[in-house]
Amino acid sequence: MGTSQQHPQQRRTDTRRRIQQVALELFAEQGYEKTSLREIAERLDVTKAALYYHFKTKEDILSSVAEDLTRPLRELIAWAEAQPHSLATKQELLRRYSDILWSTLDLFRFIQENQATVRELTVGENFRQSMKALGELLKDPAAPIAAQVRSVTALFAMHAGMFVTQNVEGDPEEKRAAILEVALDLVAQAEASVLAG
Amino acid sequence: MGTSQQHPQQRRTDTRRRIQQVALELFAEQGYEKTSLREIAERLDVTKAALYYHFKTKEDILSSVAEDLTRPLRELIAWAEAQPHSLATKQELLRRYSDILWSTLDLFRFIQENQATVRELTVGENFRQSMKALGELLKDPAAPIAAQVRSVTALFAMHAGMFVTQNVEGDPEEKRAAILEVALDLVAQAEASVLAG
Amino acid sequence: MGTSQQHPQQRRTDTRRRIQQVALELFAEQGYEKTSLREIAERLDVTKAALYYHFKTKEDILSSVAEDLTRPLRELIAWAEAQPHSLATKQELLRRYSDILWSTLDLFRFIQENQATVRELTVGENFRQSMKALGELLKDPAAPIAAQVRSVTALFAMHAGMFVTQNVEGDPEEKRAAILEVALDLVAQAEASVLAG
Amino acid sequence: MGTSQQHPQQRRTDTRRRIQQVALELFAEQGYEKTSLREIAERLDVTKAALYYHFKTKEDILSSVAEDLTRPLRELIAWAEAQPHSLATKQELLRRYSDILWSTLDLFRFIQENQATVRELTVGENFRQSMKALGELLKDPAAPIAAQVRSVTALFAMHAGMFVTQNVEGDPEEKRAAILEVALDLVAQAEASVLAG
DNA sequence: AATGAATGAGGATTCATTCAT
DNA sequence: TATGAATGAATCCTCATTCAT
Repeated sequence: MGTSQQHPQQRRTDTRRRIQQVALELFAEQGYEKTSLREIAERLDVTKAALYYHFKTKEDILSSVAEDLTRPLRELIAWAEAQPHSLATKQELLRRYSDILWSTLDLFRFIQENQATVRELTVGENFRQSMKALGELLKDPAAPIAAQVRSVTALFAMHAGMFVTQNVEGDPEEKRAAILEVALDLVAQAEASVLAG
Repeated sequence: MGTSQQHPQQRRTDTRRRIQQVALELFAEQGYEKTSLREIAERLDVTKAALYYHFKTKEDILSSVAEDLTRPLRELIAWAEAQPHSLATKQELLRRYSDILWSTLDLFRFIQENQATVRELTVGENFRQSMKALGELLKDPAAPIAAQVRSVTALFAMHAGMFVTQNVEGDPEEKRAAILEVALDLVAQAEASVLAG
Repeated sequence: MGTSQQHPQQRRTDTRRRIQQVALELFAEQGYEKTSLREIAERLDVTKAALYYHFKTKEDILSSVAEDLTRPLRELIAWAEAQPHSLATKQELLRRYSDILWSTLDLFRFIQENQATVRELTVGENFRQSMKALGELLKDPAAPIAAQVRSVTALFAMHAGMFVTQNVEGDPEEKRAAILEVALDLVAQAEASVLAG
Repeated sequence: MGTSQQHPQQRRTDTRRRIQQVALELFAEQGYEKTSLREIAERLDVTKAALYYHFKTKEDILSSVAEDLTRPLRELIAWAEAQPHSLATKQELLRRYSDILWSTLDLFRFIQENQATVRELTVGENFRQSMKALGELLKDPAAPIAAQVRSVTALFAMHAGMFVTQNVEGDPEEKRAAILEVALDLVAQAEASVLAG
């Protein structure tokens, strides 16, 4: 909302879209600070000023990308908030989150690896809020701490999983399934410990 | 090797140490790129040139801090590599790692949040290698993928735990214990699934 | 001559006129250099390119405004040059100049406050020439220097008066009258000193 | 106060002073906005970065110059405020102000011709305050408006005089004396009208 | 053990202007 | 009568680094 300027019907060019694409690539590859607008412009064979025609600031480029790409995540959260807070919901939430994560890998990797930078950007604040919302949907505030940690860990297991399982051999899809399984297990265990406790 | 110049008799001033301290604080607070040498120097009430008397480059400041602070981690890895690869060892490894993590929080938080930046610095390479070594000590390459993921997740649960459980209410020590418990559980389950499989 | 392009039938839109108005407002408020074409365009809810349809350059916008608004001044000078160089003429000149000044305040304030900028623009050159002409109409080149200064001061007292009497309490019209009175007095004294000398 | 950084004893170079000099020259010649730091640096045969070693911002260069050069003016105001508000004081004030004006011509001309720019700079605010103070010292708030205008005009006659008498032939010193005479006369007349009224 | 002075490279951003449509 | 898209040149400013003293 209110981020990038609106160009209702983009006549003639798709430069705007291309900027977003290239920017995200470079941000993810090299980090936000180490990527200069000059670099983005050169890669697209336009001038720096052209970037400023389409976006107000460097941050605005990032914001617009993030806004577009996190729409599914925001929808997922909205959906989950409307469901009963059952184990089934939580597990479905994780399944869907897994899909989103793997289809928006670049952005999430970028945010993960640039936390210090992103922290005081709109993007960072939004991301933190999403994570908080997801956390709240997964855990039960009345549960014992170990159970809560287990729930939250389910979430971050998936993040860590994305990047770290590079060392683990095997077919990517299989790995993704394994990660999801571990996450599903963690929420199940959390729930069990609550019922038992 | 790879550290910074040696000052045979580093009696007299502790400026070197103070630089390291302040630098780490600022790096952790604001990120590596966003922290300028000017800022560090001002905070210490010395000139930038003084920093260059003690360290060859900005990166060298970071390297020296990391080298000093990761010694316990390197020792832990060396220790574990000399032990039998039993479940007991793995669990002891996690316990000790937990101690290290919590006593060197600033540095680890810094590395975590500045991955993109740190990636092509010595510090990053070293860190990646430590993580790889820890991963290898925890998992069994012959185990099913889900088991391997579980092991690696144990590791990253601890990292994530450090930062994320801020949303979870409760006494820090209790939370830390809970995180450790979840991690220990994960390796235990990994082992169990191998035996069962 | 030297203005901007002629639009034979300037019916239909008054965009041209609106541009001039808004431009003058902004130039007067913020200064010429600090007012960008983007700003003018935004204020009018048109694109920058639209400005270029109506005017050749930024300077041309200013020139056209000045040309239009200084017509009465040019006419005044022409009138005075055709009169006998009597004290009565001089005083009538000041009276009429006072009227012009107060009815074109924005433009004169703008020129006054942007002299450095305007100096090498057509506008500046024209203004300087008008002032010179007025000066010559008021003073007697054969008079003693103090008399000449007095005459010229009459002129600038009116300018200064416009802006500076803000600190002086009182009804604007009354102040304007007071300023004019001082100016009239100054030329009278100049004339007297010549006769006496 | 608090403007430019303090370099207690400038060892070795007088670059700082040279920057101030050249900057003022260029600002006065071309205007503040039209003078770029590149230009100043080139004129001094140093890099732009060198300017930033000595001054925090472009504005800071100007501020420091103004601060240094307006010291006599501030002292004059302080002096006058401690005197009885007699005609003699007012006239002495004008005499001394005349001296200051002519010995700091560049700065005052600069401020005069760059009012729009300078308005929202510290320099402008300070200048406006000085003028207000001088005005208050010269005029009597209880006097009729025409008298007050006369007093204030005395002040601005001197300013205008500086620049405008270029058209008037004659020896500069003689012109300056003439201007001062007119100004002194104006305050005398103001005083007289009060006594008479 | 440290400083004062300076540099070179590069950063993001803004501007007046152009032109095909 | 306008606009969308773009450019080239310039802006202020910051940074890590160097070096004579």
